[in-house]
Amino acid sequence: MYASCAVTYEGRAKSTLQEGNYLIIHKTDGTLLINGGSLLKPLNFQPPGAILIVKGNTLISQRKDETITIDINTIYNYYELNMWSDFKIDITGTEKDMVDRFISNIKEYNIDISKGLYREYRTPVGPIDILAIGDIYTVIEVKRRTAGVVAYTQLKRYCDYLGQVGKPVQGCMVSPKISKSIIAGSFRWIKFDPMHS
Amino acid sequence: MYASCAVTYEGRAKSTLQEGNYLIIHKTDGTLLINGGSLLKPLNFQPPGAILIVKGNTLISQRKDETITIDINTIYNYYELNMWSDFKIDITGTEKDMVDRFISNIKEYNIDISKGLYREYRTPVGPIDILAIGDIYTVIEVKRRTAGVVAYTQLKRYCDYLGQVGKPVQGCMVSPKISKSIIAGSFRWIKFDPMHS
DNA sequence: CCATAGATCTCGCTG
DNA sequence: CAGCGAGGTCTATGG
Repeated sequence: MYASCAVTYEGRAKSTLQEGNYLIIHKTDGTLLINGGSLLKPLNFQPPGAILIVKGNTLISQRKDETITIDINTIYNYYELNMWSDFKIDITGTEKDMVDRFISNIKEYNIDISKGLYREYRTPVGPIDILAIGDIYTVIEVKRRTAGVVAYTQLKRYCDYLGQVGKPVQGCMVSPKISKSIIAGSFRWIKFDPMHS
Repeated sequence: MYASCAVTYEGRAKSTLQEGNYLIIHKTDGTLLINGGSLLKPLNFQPPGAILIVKGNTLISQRKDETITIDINTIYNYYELNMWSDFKIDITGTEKDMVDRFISNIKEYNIDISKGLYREYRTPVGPIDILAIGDIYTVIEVKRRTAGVVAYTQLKRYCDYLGQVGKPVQGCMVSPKISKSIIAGSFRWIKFDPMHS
């Protein structure tokens, strides 16, 4: 539906949107989207599970303690979309794919895996992307984008945990780029692109 | 536009979407959205700045090294939306608002600010939400949601920096909740809700 | 349900 | 432009 309307939201936060022409989308799972004329993100939204109520010129979408109220002035276009598909998109080049490819090429990087190689190795402080065990433990954190301070602290946290448990440990960041601020960190960096090797 | 189509994407990653009925939105800033019948997020998208080209039954959206190709089979609905508004939404209850409110109530929490109170205090390891200086330095990190391990490492990073610079320092987390795993952390936690006090 | 982390994250801000 | 952090993040996954 394309309409001139004003929108208010109250729930986790509170928001108001002045009257204007917006595109309103309501999906069968309750999802509600209010799109403005620019930017990727909707101005306002309701995640799946919301229930839409029509009261005169007002639309109310409710979900748990969250409410969107749309006061409609003029409806320009209205459409019911039938048979709306719900297929899943198939994506390659994700971090998971990077991990796959890095593991299958791991021998190129002189990492000792003589005593084991684990994926998503669970620790109390989170899962390690790749854990290679040999004479020392190599903790490998894979990032599909520039590795910044958050990636570094994540890697460090895993290393610190293994260190506390008494293991000799080395950190290794695998990413296409690395931010300047963490170059001085005490870990090895392997440049690795998310798409073709 | 509502149409039966198949979509491929190649750029930062690569994806394919089988033919189905999807809602395609093109905004004036180049943004392209391909929405399926459920979930909030679009199946495929192109951020602002993309350029749309029509070639017969194919739509091509290009942006830097990223390309979306839409092969259209059947168009069910097509609309040009005129005068699409681009107002900004006004939100309250953000982290920034929490910081405002916490500072104006800070005397309730027995924090020593006798030698200064700073907001967004810049350090080489990132900006500190609130830095209170008295006999000791109190680093305050505000989160509008449950504070988890990432929030904790963020707070710890700021504290460690000030410690390295030789300051006596104490960490303080301000959030509505805190995850069990970090309760044992060496910081003070103040329960504080994002909306009303 | 909680907790963690990825995302083609997006978006805004600061240097 | 890089880098960092918020987001009503959403979404998937594992315990």
